[in-house]
Amino acid sequence: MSTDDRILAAAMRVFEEVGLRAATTRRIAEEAGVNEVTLFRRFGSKEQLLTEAMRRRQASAPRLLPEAPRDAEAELRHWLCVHAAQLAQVRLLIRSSLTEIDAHPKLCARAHEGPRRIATELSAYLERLAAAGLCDPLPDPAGAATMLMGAVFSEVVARPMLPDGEAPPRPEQIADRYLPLFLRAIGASGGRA
Amino acid sequence: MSTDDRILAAAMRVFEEVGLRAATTRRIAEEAGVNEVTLFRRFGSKEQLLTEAMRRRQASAPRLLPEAPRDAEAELRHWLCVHAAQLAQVRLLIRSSLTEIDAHPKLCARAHEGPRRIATELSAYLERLAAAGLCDPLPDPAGAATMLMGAVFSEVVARPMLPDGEAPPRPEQIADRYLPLFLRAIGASGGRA
DNA sequence: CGCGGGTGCAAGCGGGCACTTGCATTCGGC
DNA sequence: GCCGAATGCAAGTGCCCGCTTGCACCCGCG
Repeated sequence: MSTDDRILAAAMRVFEEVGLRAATTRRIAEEAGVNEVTLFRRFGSKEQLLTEAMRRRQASAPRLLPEAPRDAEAELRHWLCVHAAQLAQVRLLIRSSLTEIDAHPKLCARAHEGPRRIATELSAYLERLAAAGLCDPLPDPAGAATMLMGAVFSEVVARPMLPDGEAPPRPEQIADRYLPLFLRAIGASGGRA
Repeated sequence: MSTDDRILAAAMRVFEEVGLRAATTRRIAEEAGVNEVTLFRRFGSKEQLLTEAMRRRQASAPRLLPEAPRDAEAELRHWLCVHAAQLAQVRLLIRSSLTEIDAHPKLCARAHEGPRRIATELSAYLERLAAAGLCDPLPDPAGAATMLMGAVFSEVVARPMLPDGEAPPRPEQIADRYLPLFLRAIGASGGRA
């Protein structure tokens, strides 16, 4: 593992753990087992380092929703679980990327690419669902996508703002909680409550 | 208007505008037309000052949802509009209170009280709605409440993470977008899409 | 062998921040 | 008119941060 690789991996790790601002160059260097100066010699600045680290991370992103929908409930459940788990891993990164937009616009824009792409994919999937007759026609698929993502987002990222405090829910709990509601909202529900 | 009042008002204004960290004591003092030293002489520390400012703010909080539900759509629409507008006003405060939890736990806890209380009230209202037969029975009213709040939250606070960027939507747009979906989710919908 | 690139190390710079200190000024109540 | 409380003002302290500098070292390659 090259020096650069170790630095980038450590940067991403620390970044996820504590957010943008608290991810100091000293701490990243320590985590990478490298002198702080080396960071700047190889990446120029903290911003460039983190940008590069995020670029690498986002290179690998799997497709979760099938091109031809068959079982809305099962497919959305899988999507919810994976997405919730991923989001939980980067929640501090997401939080800080919302506060530091002015200070690091490009970096935060990159941080938002992931969620944006996920929302777009979900929206497209919902359109396919409606086209296939697996749910009611959706006048605003993007709105429906936002509502489902918003639920996950609230549970994971905005947890401390919700009643019953801090306990981070498991992905399956999130699916159990919001999938029935969502399926009824888009008219893809099997039964009634 | 006393010196303390001017300072507290300025603190709240700046706090809302730029968030916790960027609300420096220098800036608050300038905004209040007061010397920076006066802040510390009267409130001891930045944290105490902001805590007191938030305490005053949250003292006045109106009830939005009626005790005896009559028209779910109209009542929830009103709630959505008011709540979305309020949340938009404090979005930077909310954002930073999610990042700075470790640095200022008490202060952030206080910042979260508002949204928490709102979620609890909404949840209770939904239970009343179900009890009155105005919607289907809700096995998890708190979950439904979170989903609706999550939608507003996403639109207002997490806007940069959504597709189609930064444009802050008007409260009525948010209501138009999510109310039909939500009403169908809880089985309170009048018509079909 | 010598050279040069990559790295470590110690120190420091400049800036921003919360917060302090010492002193001058104003102003209202006795 | 005088005292004391509230405030202004200038300067400074200590901390942390991103980032720089100068110098030593190690190591592979010609």
